[in-house]
Amino acid sequence: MTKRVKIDQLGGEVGERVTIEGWLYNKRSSGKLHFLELRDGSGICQCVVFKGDVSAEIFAKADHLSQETSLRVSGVVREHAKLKGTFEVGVTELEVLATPMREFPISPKEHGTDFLMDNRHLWLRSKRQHAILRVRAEIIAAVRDYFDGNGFTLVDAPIFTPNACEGTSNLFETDYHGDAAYLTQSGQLYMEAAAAAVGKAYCFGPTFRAEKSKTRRHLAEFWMVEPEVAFMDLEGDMELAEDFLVSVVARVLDKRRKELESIERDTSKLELIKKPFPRITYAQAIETLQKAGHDAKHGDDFGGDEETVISNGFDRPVIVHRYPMDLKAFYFKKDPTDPRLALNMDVLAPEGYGEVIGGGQREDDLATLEAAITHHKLPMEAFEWYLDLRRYGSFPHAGFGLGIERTVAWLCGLPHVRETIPFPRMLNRLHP
RNA sequence: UCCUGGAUAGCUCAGUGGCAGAGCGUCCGGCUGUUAACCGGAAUGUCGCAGGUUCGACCCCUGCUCCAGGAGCCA
Repeated sequence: MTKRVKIDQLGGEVGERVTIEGWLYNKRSSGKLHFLELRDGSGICQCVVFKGDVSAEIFAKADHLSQETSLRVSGVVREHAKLKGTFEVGVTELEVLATPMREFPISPKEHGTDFLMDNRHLWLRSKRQHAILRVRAEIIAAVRDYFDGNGFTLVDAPIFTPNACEGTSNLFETDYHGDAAYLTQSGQLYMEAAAAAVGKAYCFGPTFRAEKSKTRRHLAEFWMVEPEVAFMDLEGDMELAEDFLVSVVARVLDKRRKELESIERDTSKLELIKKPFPRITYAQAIETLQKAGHDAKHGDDFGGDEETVISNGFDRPVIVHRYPMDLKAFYFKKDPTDPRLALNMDVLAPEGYGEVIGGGQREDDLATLEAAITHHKLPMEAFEWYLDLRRYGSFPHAGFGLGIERTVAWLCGLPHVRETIPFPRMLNRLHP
C-alpha cells in the first residue's frame, strides 16, 4: 500500500513511492513517453509514463486519456529534470476511475466570456479560476480573523427583512407566508442593535441588489462584511478601516503570493498598501476632478470614472470623507461644524478599482434621526425598533461595509467582478 | 430602460449577392524530456430565430431572442 499524498506535498516525498488521485489537466506525448498533467485541487504535477517502466497495457491506456479523466496513479517522486523545485511522478501504475462521457468543453485555449460563464461549474477547474477561488477564501479568512482577533463578536444579520428602507425597486421581493419580505441589502441597521449588546459587532454574509446595473462592478448577489462599534466616531472609523485593509492585504500577500503571481498580478502594487492612507474631503475630491478636466460640481456623486481619477493620484487606498448629506442615507450623523455634510467616508482602492468600503458615524440623536426619516419620506413605523436604539441609552457609534467581490477584484487585478465569486448572479444570469 | 457592437464547426474567429473557410480541440498515425509540445492525415455546419427582397441570401431589409461593453441606476 503506497502513501496517498496531495500534489502540493510532493516536495517532501522525493524518492518515495506515492499514490495521487486527480483529474487529467493536459497531456503531451512522444513515442515512448507520455506526460500527464494531473490536477488534484492542491496543485498540478506532471506524471511521466515511460514505456520501459510500465506494462504495454498501461502504456497504451495512458495514450488514450482525454482531458478531465479522473485517475489514480502511483510512482516514485523525483525532482523535475529541467525545473528546479518542481516535482514529478515516474508512473508505474495507472488506474482510470472515470472517463469523460463527452469532450470536456473547456480546453486550455482561449474562450469567450459567455461560453465560460455558461460553463462556470467546469470553468472553476482551470488554473486561473482555482487561484482566484483560493485568494477569495484567504481574503474571507483574513477578514474574519481580523475581527475575531480584535475584540469583535460575530452577530449574524437576517437575510429576510420586513420593510423596504427605501423604494422596493432595488430589492428582491419574496413571498413570506403571504407577506412581502425582501432580501437584505445590508445588515448595518441590525449591527447597530448588536453594537449596543456586544460593543464591537460584525456581520458577514450575502446581500442582494435588484437594480438593473450592468457594469464590471455590480452583482445581484454579493458578500459584505459590516463592522459596527459603540463609542467610535468618524475618526475611529477611518482608522479601523485603514488598519483592517492593511491587515487583509498583508495576509493575502503572505499566504497567497503564488496564486497572485500565477494570475500575473503585479504584487509590487500591493506591497505599497501601508498606513497611513491619504484622507481628503469630498470638497477636495471635487476640486481634483475639476483640475483633471471633469465638469464635476459640488453635489454630484461619483461614478466609476470619477473614482478612478480621484484614486489615480495615490498609490494606496484614499479615504474620501464628508459628502453632502443629500447624497447619503438618512442614518448618517451630520457634521456639527457644517450640517450640510455627513460624517461618512468611502475608501477608494487604487488602480481604478473604485469603492471597496463605505461607512461612517451614525446619527445618535432621536429627534434628528426622526427628522431625517421624515425628510427622506420613509415609513416611520418601520423604524421604531431602530429608533429604540436612540431611546434606550443612545451612544455615538460608527461602522462600515466592505464588499468582498470588489476587494477580490482589486487584489487579484481582475477587470470584472464576475470572476471573483464562484457562481455570479448578474442582471441576465442565474445559471448555472 | 437607453446607446453601441455582436451571434458562422465543440471553441476562437475570418468570409463573399453565386460550391461553407482557418486555427485550436476531437479521432487516426509518427517521435524518449514534453511545457497551450511538435509533425502528417481525417471527420465535423439549422451560418441565432421568423418573415421579406432576389433567378439565387450566411451576406441586403424588417421584427424578435440572446450576449458583450457602456450609460442610467447603485444606504
